[in-house]
Amino acid sequence: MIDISLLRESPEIIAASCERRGIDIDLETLTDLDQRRRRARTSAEDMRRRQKEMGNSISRLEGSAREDAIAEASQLADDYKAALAETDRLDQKFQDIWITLPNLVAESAADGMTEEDSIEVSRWGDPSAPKGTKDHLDLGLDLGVLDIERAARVSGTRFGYLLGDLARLEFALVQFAFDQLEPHGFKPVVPPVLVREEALIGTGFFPSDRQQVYAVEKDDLYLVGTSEVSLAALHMNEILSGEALPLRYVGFSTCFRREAGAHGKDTRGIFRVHQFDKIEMFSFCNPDISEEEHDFLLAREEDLVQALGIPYRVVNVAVGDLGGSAAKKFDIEAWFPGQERYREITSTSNTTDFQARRLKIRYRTDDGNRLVHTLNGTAVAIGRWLAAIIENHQQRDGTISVPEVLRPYAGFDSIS
RNA sequence: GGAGAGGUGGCCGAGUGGCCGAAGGCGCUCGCCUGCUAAGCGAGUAGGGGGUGUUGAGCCCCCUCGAGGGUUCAAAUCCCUCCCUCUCCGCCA
Repeated sequence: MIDISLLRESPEIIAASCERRGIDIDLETLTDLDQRRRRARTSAEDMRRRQKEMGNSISRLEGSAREDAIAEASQLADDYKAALAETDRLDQKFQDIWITLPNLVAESAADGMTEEDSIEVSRWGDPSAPKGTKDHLDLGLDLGVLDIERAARVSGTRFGYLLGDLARLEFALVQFAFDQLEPHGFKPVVPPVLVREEALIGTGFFPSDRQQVYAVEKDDLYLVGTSEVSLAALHMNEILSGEALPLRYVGFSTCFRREAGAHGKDTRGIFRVHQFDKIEMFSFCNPDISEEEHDFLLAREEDLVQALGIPYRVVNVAVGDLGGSAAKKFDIEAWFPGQERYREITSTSNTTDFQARRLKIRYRTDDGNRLVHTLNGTAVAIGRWLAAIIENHQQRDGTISVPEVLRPYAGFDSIS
């Protein structure tokens, strides 16, 4: 949610941002609605004030004067109730639209509507020296560490079994990532994956991306598509102390995604599945330094990918391809020899005050409370990272060489 | 799943219909005092919204005592629904 004072003072900023995102927005209707609801509120509150004054005088009155006062106060109470109902109606009408507006995009976010419009920021590693060109599915099947067919029988398409050394490697990655990030001030956390609707509204996934989320209707709970949801909501309705910032967390959780509308896309292997585990960084920070914090998260992601020896490039994601809550987003795209192209394996977003406003997360300053900025970034998306490791570290004989840094955690040097 | 208790400001804790957004204490901030520290004295210390405006100075008003409804001229106080916490029993990874 963006700041309502912007609508009143500089609507052209909202208009410009929406135009860059390529979405239509009727600001005049919104402005008109806003003015009407405020007028309605002012007049309702005035009735309320008069009613209270009258009511307070009653305790000091007696006899017929008291009867008259009660009658008058009763009338005022009825008027107020009606006026308040109208105000609430207008508020709701306004809010229903306002909550669908995406965050303002950052000046420095790349222009354009699609993935192709993203701007490459940097490259690392050499993708041109493959030791083999099988993709992760073939390698995984040959080595007996991946099973998709049986997963399909059990759960349907877009599920997989990680077996043996590959299952071990997941936990090696988790331990490795925690060890890398904790010294940087990230507190490890295992968050809930079932959350209430307010956490999803608060993080901006609802109402817009409702169809991507698994719902457990019987209990009014939802399976998170990323632990960003439960990490952001960790401090909802709180006022943090200024000294505590930045407050950094690294969460490990399973993620559930319906992948609605992705039919036929990335159907091989475990590249795009309904369920995967992910280690996610999350930061609550001072709004003045959120750009630096964003760079910081990206740097941590690069540390991890580099440590694993996976060639990659960093892209500044085009505004049209941004989530509604993000002002700016960097993706790391790893080289996948099996696909012979770069594919997204991390994503870090600066959501500025968009989620903080919805979740009511503020911090204390000497002159009042201000909204924090929130940022999220993938540390390790296990499934895709395993795929990237397998493909980039495959040997000519079909075995996988485990990256040096993971060996102490995994307890083996290769998968064969 | 069954039975009971309870949710008040940063924290503890009073308050069962009428100037209560709320006693008292702790904590914190500022000032005074004390040759350090401790103690003491005084003042301040919730959040959101609306109006006005020299636009975050001030002033005025409204809302919020877990959330939402209701009763009443008037609700932290009475009623209903929901959420959460705790205790006991049952069940269970």
